Amino acid sequence: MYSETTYQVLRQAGHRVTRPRKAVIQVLQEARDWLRPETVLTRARDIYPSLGLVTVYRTLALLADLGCARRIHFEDGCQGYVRRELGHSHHLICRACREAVEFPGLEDLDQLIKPIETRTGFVIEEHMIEMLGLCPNCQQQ
Amino acid sequence: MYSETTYQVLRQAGHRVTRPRKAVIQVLQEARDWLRPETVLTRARDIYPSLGLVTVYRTLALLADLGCARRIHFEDGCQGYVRRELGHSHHLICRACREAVEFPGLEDLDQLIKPIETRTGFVIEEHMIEMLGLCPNCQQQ
DNA sequence: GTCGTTGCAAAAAATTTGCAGAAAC
DNA sequence: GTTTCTGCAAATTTTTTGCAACGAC
Repeated sequence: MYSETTYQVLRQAGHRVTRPRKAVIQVLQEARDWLRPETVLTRARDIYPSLGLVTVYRTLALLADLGCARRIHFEDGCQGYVRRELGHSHHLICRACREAVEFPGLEDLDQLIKPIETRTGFVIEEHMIEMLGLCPNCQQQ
Repeated sequence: MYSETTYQVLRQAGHRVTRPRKAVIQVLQEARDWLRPETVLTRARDIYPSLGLVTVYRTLALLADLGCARRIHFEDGCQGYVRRELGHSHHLICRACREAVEFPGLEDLDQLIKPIETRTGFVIEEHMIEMLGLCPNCQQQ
């Protein structure tokens, strides 16, 4: 389960599992959509009312650092966070309802990257892929 | 040449080719690295001193809209712009010197996307790929 | 001359920092 | 008990808006 795993990751990295952090983690776990810090705050205050926005920012950044959340980016902004459960993975986002689906990294991508390295002389250390589209639900409307 | 092409794109879309816009376009053309709006302003003021930051923001957004610039994104921010000359393309960024190299879209990627659509039921309309690494120059240091 | 565009100032939005008190462990 | 963490207020940074003057066509 996402929250339990996340608690362990926090502890193993020497961080404390506090009530504010638990509330943020629970919100990420229950969300099907991607979330902005402000939205996380609103939802998490149902669980832990005295939560502050600053703590949300700090917790999301920490979780992203530890690999338990991912910051997602769009052509015109990059304020979204989603839960992340897989190691090397990417996200697929519905542009209508914001649903975010995680899928494993594309192994075959390495074969596409090789020729780019050869041609450009770059060493590619990291890649970011995001896909935007419509989820099954929103296609029907 | 990038600037000439860009002027045409602007005109064809019913926009005017003004001195402030020319300055921004020239900066994009001459830059090897990705640029933040503030940086564009500094460099463009060498060409057109009375340029304002607001115009830089508006011009970069317009150029991105028209496909002549691309906003690039990183794990921790998305404030960068680069010149864009190819139709469907992606960018490869050097994490040390910020050099940005454009490369054509990966046709083979479609074959990777298909199975994801099948598995998730999503219709994928757009994808964003960015690669981070070290350019030949920075590898030597 | 017309109408899109500009730059300024100001506003709004987004994010970060300092710090004393609270609470995990 | 110690040390990390929290929330507030305030500061900073980033981006947007309103508007009169300007300038491309």
